[in-house]
Amino acid sequence: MSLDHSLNLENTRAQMRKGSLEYCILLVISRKKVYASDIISALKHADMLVVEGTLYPLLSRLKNAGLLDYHWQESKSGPPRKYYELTLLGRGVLKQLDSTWENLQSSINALREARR
Amino acid sequence: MSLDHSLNLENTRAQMRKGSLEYCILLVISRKKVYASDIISALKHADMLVVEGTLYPLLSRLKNAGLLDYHWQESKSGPPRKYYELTLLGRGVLKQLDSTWENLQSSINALREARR
DNA sequence: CCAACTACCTTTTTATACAAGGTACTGTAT
DNA sequence: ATACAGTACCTTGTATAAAAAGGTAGTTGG
Repeated sequence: MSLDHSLNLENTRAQMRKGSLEYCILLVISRKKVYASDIISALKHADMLVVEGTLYPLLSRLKNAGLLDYHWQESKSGPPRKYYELTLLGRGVLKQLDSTWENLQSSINALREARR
Repeated sequence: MSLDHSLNLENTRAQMRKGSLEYCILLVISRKKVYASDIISALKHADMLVVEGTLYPLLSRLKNAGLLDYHWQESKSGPPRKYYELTLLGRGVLKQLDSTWENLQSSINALREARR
């Protein structure tokens, strides 16, 4: 209501987080076998909100790309869960994303320091 | 053609860069008055590719949001250029994006370190 | 005066995050 | 046994935004 501007700060912040979402998800899965809710909790804890409607299609894409694998596992309370883990390919890709992230950090921090 | 996978590494890397694009553009403009080609060069130099079709609409959005202002300036060789600079509001937003970036770095680096 | 260059901008396509809605299995209380 | 509450999975529709491609116009040099 107050803004007819087509851009707002919260949106820009969200964009920054979204960019690294895939990387973060791979990071979470690399730590241990997890199912969807685990991932959502872990990312919420790291201030990287994700919702189901975002996560499920993304997990499917990563699975189809061969970065992830899953197996069903019974739960003590509720329906069975899909536990995901990284494939060998997934670990390789993650390693490459690590350096992408490091490069991005360097680039941006260089731009930041170039200010008076 | 060669990939039936709906995901590829270069795409993911591009996504990571895209997320912070707006921030980087504001950083570049904060250093000194620049026109579109200056921004493209600066970002290319920092490994953050942008093309015209991305940049012009983004500059318009930032202008409409009141973060930027511009003035026309003659060129020695070619048509006149639009030189952009940050408004007071723009500087304020940039300051907030600085802390967004710092938080993002912390969050992701925490996830990274939590690996064995 | 015409071609090459530079600069600005728009239109179309494609990708993707999110909201919302839907299915199904489990355990608990009536 | 039946119904409902809770959890988990997934899909569909919408909006945003980057990128590709195409378009307009001013300037310089031949």
